[in-house]
Amino acid sequence: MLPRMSREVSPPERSPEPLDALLARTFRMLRHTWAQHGADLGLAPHQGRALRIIGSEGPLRLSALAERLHIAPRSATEVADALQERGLIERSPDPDDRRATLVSITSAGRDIAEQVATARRAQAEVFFGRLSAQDRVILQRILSTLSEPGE
Amino acid sequence: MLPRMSREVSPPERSPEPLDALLARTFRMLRHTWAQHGADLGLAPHQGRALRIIGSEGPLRLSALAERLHIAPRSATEVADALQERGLIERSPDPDDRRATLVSITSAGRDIAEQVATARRAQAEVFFGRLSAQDRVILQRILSTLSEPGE
DNA sequence: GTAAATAGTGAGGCAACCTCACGACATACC
DNA sequence: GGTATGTCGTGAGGTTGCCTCACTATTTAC
Repeated sequence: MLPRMSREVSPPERSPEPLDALLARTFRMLRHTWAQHGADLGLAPHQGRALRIIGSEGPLRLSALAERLHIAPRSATEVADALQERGLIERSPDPDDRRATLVSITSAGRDIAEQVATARRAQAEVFFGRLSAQDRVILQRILSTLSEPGE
Repeated sequence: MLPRMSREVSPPERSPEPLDALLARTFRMLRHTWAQHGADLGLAPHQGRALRIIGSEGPLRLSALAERLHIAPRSATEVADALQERGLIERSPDPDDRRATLVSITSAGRDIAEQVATARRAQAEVFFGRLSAQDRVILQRILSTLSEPGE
């Protein structure tokens, strides 16, 4: 008997894909490569993000890190624990407030962060390289408009 | 050298945000509204996605659902459990293969899916409404190029 | 007719988040 | 001063969304 379930669901190519779905799909393709870069170096996505923040925004408090990562302070402790265990960041007491702890990047951490950033830039070059230079400028302008905090 | 000196006097030109970061930031803003729509109706993001797939791609096997969601078959069981418990989908035996189970959307499920879709369309209208009609066409073209599976 | 593959799921595990409670410290108020 | 109240990081323990492995029921291949 003929199985009536379709083997392959063909995407409806008649009507154009809505912009929001298209944006989502494009971003997922890009993010997939990011995860790959992180995984190559043994970093979970949020760890990579945390390392980047700590590296670029200097020593900062755990609470500040939590805020930048949009997670609860308690969860920032865990992210820092993982990074510290790998020797990528270090904790030090905040001289201005002895309750607080500052996290800062180590040289090993900066090295890893640099590798991730380099891989990412290279990948972005490939990814957006399919566009003409003019299209890249246009895309930059349009996305800037969209991501503005306007009402 | 120095072929043109037109733009020499400009405000401290901060380096423009890289395209990949900009794309990520834009998408996150959009996704945030999606999560809101889902949460308003008591749906986790992946539940909304599953419901949309089940609703649009007709009754399908759990294994097929897992494939569409990019999760393990075992995990699709859980997603289906949650949706079924809310009465949004239902399981039925596959007449062609008595090992298999088909999941299909209920009328309650379709109702919810419709609400989510409507809210999402409205939100997309607002979100992309800040662009001119021409820019929207251009964005559509550029994103289509980027998300093409081409190498 | 038996062997191997496949569909869904119970059992159990893991990772990344959460809330709540606590000790150490800072700040405000009298 | 002293005391009340707030804040910082974290231990304890829970939730969620995913995973692998093992198992039964069934289909498919030889």
